Amino acid sequence: MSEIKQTSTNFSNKIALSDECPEAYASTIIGGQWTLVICSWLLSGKLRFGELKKKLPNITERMLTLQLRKLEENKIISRTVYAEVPPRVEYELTSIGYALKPVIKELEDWGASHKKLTSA
Amino acid sequence: MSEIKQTSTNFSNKIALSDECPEAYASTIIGGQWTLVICSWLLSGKLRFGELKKKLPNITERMLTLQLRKLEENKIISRTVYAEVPPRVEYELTSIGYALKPVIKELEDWGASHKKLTSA
DNA sequence: TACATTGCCTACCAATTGTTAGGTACTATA
DNA sequence: TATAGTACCTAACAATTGGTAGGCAATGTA
Repeated sequence: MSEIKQTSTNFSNKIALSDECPEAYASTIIGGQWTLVICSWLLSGKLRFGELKKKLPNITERMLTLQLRKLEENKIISRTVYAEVPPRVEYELTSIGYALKPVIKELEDWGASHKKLTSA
Repeated sequence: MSEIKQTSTNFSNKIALSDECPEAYASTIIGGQWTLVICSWLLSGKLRFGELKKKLPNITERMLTLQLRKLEENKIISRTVYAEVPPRVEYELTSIGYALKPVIKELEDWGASHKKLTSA
């Protein structure tokens, strides 16, 4: 997760795809390794940085920060900083973030049945 | 898309996540750049390699091959080879592949509304 | 004064994903 | 004989994504 080199072929391919296919567009936004898991935790209410960290197995602080930043950029979560010491920061889904709920649900259902199928 | 080094931390993180969260599991399977687009074309019926290629903007043959192989491995599509010259190969969704339909639909809807929101 | 707490940030490196540019096999047609 | 068509494959490389290990600031407590 660094920057995207806006001159690469990779980049223009993604743009072209996203232009034509909303589902490809969506997957560039929520396709990160941790993105959906973070969102699914946030579906049940706002959480602090440290709380999220505890809920996510093995995530490093760097990754969590990066993912949260990306989600914030994409208006999926909002970030509230309380000017206290030690600092407190709360993350919460925006309305378009909450709109992910059916997506996550379908994905969960499908994932579960696929898993059952292939482990049998 | 090469192999996955099964000793990496990346790898074990993905496993751990997939174990607990069906949605993370699902996204490792259908999270490729082209995966969903391919599936959404196949939702309307079987297609040949060359036909798929025409429908996907800018995809290289190598990428298409890799993605199709991955989908086949995951039992999402089936592959039928006709022993003709020149060769003919048809790809078709399996039943778990067709089960992706609602997922794709939700993703499309969400993608479309997110796009509208952010371009406004 | 030393240390803990919280939510980050930085530099660097490892792994994964995607692209470029070439090739193959086999047959049929020009 | 030269060329075209189909569905691939390979080596080498470029870009992106994820991980490791450290650091910082301000304040409260020991």
